[in-house]
Amino acid sequence: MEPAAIAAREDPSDAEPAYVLEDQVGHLLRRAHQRHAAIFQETIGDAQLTPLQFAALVKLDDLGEVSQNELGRRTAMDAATMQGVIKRLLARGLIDRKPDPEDRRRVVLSLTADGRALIAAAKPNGHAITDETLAGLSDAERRSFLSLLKRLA
Amino acid sequence: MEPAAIAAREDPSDAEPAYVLEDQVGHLLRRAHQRHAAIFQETIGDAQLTPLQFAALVKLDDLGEVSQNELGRRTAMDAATMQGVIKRLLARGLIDRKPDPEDRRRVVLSLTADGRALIAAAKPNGHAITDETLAGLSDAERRSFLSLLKRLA
DNA sequence: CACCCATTGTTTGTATACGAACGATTTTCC
DNA sequence: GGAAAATCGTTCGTATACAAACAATGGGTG
Repeated sequence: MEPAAIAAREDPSDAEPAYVLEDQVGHLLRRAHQRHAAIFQETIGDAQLTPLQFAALVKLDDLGEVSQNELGRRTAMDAATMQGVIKRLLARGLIDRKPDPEDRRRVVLSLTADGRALIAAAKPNGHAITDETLAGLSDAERRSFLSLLKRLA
Repeated sequence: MEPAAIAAREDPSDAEPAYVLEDQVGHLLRRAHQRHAAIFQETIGDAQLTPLQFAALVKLDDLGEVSQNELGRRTAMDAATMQGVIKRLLARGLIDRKPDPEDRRRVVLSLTADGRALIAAAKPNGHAITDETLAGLSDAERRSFLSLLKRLA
């Protein structure tokens, strides 16, 4: 079965293990994230709404009023990224912005009526996106995958 | 155990299920990808080298000579993104570019000696990055996670 | 041969992503 | 109470990401 003299030259166990791009977590995470973004875009129901904008609105709906940096922490965006997201949500009239009377460095963010309406309409689509992203997996596999993924994140 | 009359008002099974951002695949994929990018940056050993640039170099090393679009397909980058990656690798002298004599639309890409040297030095770090990204998981969990992730990507 | 269609690479515009530096403010510590 | 440190929001620069439109070339069919 093993022609050792021949196999030796090709045997990867001799040298450093092969670096196969397609097997690396980083590459797979990136591709899975790409696929999710595509599913999001065609399922969320609002062509302008991006994953980060949706996340910001959802968190704002949960929290009521928060400062910009605090919202960034809750949604895993840094301050510079949050800046752009907030600017676009403001431009669409989905959120409000007012100075914090107790801390003049801060601004307080909250949803407008339009923002609340949009988020209420979009949440079911959010569930559908998660479902479609996990479509290839059984229920047990989904639980297992999400549990492991959570430990990596 | 179950005060049904009280629990009913709060029971999520009555209404639409709650949308908890932290439990959504998309959010978790994004955060895991963020964490991986941070590990990549501090481990790859070349402050200028990004994950996509590394992926392009690795694939170019595997394939020898390829066209730009073909390399994009193999690394899951679209043509516009590949454009920028190639431009920066060219500027650093890590790859070469020449017209394809058989198809005048194409350009043929290949590694320079510098590119080959860098990729050889960086590959061990690539393994370390994958390892560190999966650090929280046992061997069995890693295999299980990668297998499931591959099916999502 | 001529027409249609696909492919290749480029450019533009928008949206993340983050490091770094900045001024303004608040907190902390001595 | 005052200097030092931390926090808040902003801006700049670089690097993905992708849709969309484009010119140039290639392959195919009638």
